[in-house]
Amino acid sequence: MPEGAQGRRGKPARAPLSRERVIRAAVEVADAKGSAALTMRAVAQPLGVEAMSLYHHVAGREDILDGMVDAVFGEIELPPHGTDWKNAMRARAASARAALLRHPWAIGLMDSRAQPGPATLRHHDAVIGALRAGGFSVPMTAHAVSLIDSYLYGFVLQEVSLPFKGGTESAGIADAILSGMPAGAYPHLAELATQHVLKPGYDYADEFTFGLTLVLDALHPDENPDG
Amino acid sequence: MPEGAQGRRGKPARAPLSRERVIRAAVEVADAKGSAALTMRAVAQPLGVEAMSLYHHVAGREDILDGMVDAVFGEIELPPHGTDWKNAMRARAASARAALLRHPWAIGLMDSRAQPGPATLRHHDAVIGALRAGGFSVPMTAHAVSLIDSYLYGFVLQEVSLPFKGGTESAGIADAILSGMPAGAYPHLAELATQHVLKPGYDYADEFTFGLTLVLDALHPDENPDG
DNA sequence: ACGTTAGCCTTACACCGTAAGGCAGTCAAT
DNA sequence: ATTGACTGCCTTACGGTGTAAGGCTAACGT
Repeated sequence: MPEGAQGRRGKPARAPLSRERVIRAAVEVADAKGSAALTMRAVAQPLGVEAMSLYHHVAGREDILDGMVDAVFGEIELPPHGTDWKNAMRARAASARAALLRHPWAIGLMDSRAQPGPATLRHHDAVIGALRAGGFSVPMTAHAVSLIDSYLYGFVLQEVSLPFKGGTESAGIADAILSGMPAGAYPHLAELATQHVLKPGYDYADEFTFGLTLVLDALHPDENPDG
Repeated sequence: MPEGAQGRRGKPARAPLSRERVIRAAVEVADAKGSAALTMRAVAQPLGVEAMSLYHHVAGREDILDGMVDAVFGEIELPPHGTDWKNAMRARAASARAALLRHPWAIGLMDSRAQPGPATLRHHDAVIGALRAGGFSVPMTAHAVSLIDSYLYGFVLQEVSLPFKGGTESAGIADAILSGMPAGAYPHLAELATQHVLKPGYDYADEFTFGLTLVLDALHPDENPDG
């Protein structure tokens, strides 16, 4: 019996493919081996299938990438009801950042992918709804969404492209970069690095809360709840 | 005489290649045909050269991409001296955004490119220096740089991935997206779109100034200039 | 005159996305 | 029971990719 027998008469008979299964496999491949390794053949292999079989369930590689981005958005928890808009935004931002760090290839895929999927639309709708419920006017909601999302995506974009993950390893790597420079070429950068960033206890991830708090405290609803 | 004669005896003799010329050609190809079309052969062709010749001046494709990102940073004007830090940050952000929109592939290349080039380092050093000169302490400078850059990159990331460029064309496209949805599936999104974003006169680019002003006004130097 | 070197080219290879078509099992209607 | 369409996967093939290996020519130092 070759594998996972289920067929009536000695046939291999694996579980049938589907768009969802293809995309889930693609996400796993990208998580494990990086987005550069995401080839049709690499997606097909763990499914026990040849590359061309994928085309019966997805339109092509680009379609898989679209689906992957939407799958990541689907992992983000919607802003919770039952708290004020600020706490809802904070929870949403934390969940979004966690999802984007779980799948570091996602942020790089977000540009070049113009057509949002259903999970993405659902997500945006919920965020907008939370702000509207918090008393933001329609124009102010547009401002707030743009600002919060810009900060969120931009922070993660920088975070995933850091050569280190924070903690001890950062010292060695950043040290190597700094020491490879002409001495005194970048004095302010060197000051910031040696006197602050490379000190034990500094973790770039902590900057996220600072910036988010500052952004959220600067925003204010502009509609009277009784209006 | 085949082309650009300069050689002593009827030889083609084009101008010799260099890392800089290769990277400049790559930037032009990416600007003209998109980053997906950026192949070694496509870079070589306008230089009148075969693909393998590029390897005498760059380490490979990844090296070209590194160089391209650094070239874009080189186009960003450093924060000017002679004004307060806030105006300096505003000018820098505007110049950075302009450069990133001039080369829309750049923002997508920024992740996955861990090693910063000299122009990038120079740029960051100048930004840090402007904030320090404005009275920011070292830790507060780290906060400010993280916040401002996150907003800047995140905003441009969203801006370049918009399916439209703003203005009239946005209406048609976003309209098509909205009408393709199950009716009432995304009520808040629909409200925001129809009542605000799709109205004539709305331009997403205007959101940039709003968010940047809000961010900059929320930041404050925390060192006494006489300290 | 001669070896060295720089700069470009040719060839070749493994791998990529995907177009075209084949083939075995399943199911509906006859 | 036979047929025919359909589904789901596979095989083959094509043009394009990055790049390893090595060859050829012209200019230069001696």
